[in-house]
Amino acid sequence: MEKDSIYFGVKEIARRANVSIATVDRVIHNRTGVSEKTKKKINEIIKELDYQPNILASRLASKNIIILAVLIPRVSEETDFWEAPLRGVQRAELEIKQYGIQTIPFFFDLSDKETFVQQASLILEKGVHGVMLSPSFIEESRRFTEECQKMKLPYVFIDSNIPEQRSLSYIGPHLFKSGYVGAKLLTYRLKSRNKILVVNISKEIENYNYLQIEEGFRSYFKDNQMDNTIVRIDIKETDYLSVARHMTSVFHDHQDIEAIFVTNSRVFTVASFLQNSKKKNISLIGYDFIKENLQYLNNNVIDFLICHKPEEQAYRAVMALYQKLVIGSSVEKIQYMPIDIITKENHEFYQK
Amino acid sequence: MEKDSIYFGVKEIARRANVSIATVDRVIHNRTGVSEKTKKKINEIIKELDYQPNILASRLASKNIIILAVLIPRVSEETDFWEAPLRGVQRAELEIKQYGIQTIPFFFDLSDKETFVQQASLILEKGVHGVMLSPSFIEESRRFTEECQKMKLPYVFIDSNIPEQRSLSYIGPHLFKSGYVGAKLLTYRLKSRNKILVVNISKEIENYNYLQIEEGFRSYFKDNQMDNTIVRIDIKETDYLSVARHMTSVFHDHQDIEAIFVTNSRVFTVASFLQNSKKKNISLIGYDFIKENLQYLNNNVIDFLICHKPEEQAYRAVMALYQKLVIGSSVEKIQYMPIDIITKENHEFYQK
DNA sequence: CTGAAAGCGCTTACAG
DNA sequence: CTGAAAGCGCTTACAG
Repeated sequence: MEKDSIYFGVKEIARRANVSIATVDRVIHNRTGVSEKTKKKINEIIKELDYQPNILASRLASKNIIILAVLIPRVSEETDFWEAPLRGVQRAELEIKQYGIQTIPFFFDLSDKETFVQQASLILEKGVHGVMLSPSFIEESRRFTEECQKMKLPYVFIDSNIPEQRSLSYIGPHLFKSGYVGAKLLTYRLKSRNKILVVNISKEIENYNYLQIEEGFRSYFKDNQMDNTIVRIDIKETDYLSVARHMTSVFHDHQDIEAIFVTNSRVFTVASFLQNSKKKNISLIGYDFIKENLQYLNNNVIDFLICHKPEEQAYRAVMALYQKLVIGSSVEKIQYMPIDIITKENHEFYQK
Repeated sequence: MEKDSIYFGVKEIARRANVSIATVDRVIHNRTGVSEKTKKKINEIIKELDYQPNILASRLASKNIIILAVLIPRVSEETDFWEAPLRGVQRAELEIKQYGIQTIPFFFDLSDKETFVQQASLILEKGVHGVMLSPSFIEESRRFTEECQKMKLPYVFIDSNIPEQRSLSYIGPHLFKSGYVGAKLLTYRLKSRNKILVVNISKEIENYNYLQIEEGFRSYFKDNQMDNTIVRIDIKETDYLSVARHMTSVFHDHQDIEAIFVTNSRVFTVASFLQNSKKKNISLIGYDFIKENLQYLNNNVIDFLICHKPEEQAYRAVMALYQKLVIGSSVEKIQYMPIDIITKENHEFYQK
């Protein structure tokens, strides 16, 4: 710590450069109104002393409040998945609000693109300093982040990525590898060469996240020279009855399905179907630590859940924006989350 | 944030109490030299205003440096496990050194109790403000923490616990449940009712951590009505040759061992034995994300590693002491770490 | 037992 | 383009 030890602050820099500390401050923050000559001199001294600004003092003195927008899906009756990121945001805010950071949540409806567009434009009107978003709707997200770029707003993606965009960071899973892990777990105790079913339950047909997961899943079989037949269905209604109808039909066509992989958190509907139709000895793996899934994990219908720490994703996203906006330090462009394996036996200790 | 908004600080409290801010400060920090009457009055106003001290300002103004001692095993040639906690300490220190926190590491030798005792008394001489330790030697740790109590030093255990002590917190695994998870993974694809081997490799005979793990391991079999014979060996030399000798003898006595569970990070020596002796189709599970284990995970000799985020444990331990000493807030007495499951497929994303 | 004043390292108007 | 001064919310000697 500075304190007693020899610490060089703005005062010392000012003394050595023969200027006032106000001028030093201007240079440190790249403000206008300093001659090239003194600017150069000061920067040299800063480098020489390896000056580290005292963030405490900086934030204490500054009146400047930084506002971060958070654009995520509203928690629906269908799933409480998005509760976790919201908690992550709140945890981050609690930690850094002393530094003058505030967050404002904006919620959209996952079954209505228009709400995403509306909330996004609200954010732009509001005049925030940074944005964290889940790019659930690809085209709409692309358009929104283009606006952010024009306004020089840094933005961070969580949960899924749009790689071609100039985001400050992506914080979320490596979907391909996540599917790969799913395949490992599913096949780990496979006894036969029977069929395997991949189930995709989503209203968003074009959502390519699930495709990446599936690609990873299939790659595992290829890499390990396993030639199981992989059956695949898309279910575009997310309610139980639709899922049950599709599942019944699949089981009718394919008697010898031994294992099922569901590419998202809706695995509980498939679990429910298996339980209701008294199908036993079918391995089932899916995604996300949500309470709907937990009961089926506990009664052994779901074997494993894969999870990517949604709360932590949001926490880190807020911290990344804080790093960038307050500290001015650089941020890792891609932060892959761990691919966590949750079972009946370890879930009580899981930290989302 | 305070800033523009209506924020009540020491100044406002002082104004309302008709005293100076110095007196308010004395009350806030429970310093002596304030009459009961004014003390009471000030405390009432503090409560009424729900006063939250500004930590930034507090630490900036204070000259008081807080020193935390870290007592952990030295990294040996045998295992780099303790590198991770050290990194966790450094990460925490980097984050809070602006607040005037410093850490000092003290290393002991896992194969020499005396070094633990020496380092522990060095800490007491040094006059630190808090201690984080791995209580690797139970009796010695007990004696040391009793001294800490006398000196009113808060201390936090990581990695393993001594439950009867008055620690500020324990941050580490639930060992029983961890063994339970190990059994789940080991039996998940068990084909037969063949024998299962539990291997204990440690110089510390009386270390009861391994006993807790083993107890959890065995409970899984009981809870699931599995009657596999569980063979158990203790190996008290940790070098490869000793392990190989014991393993050879066990395999001689028990031909039909199908799966092996090693209760700590030395699973790599067993893996090495299996590989060298060309034994295939034996499931192997052990502990900890260390580089010695990683190669055997990658070439499929080790099926799963269980891990408890050693870096995070240390990070949190330092933060817990910081919370207690600087913020004055309370700390959770037991913080169980997640029981992470590491495979060949997900280890690249693991965050220790 | 209590208060006035200086200071922590920085930022922010304001004046020139 | 530059500087003197006030101030952020708290702590710390020092004086009484």
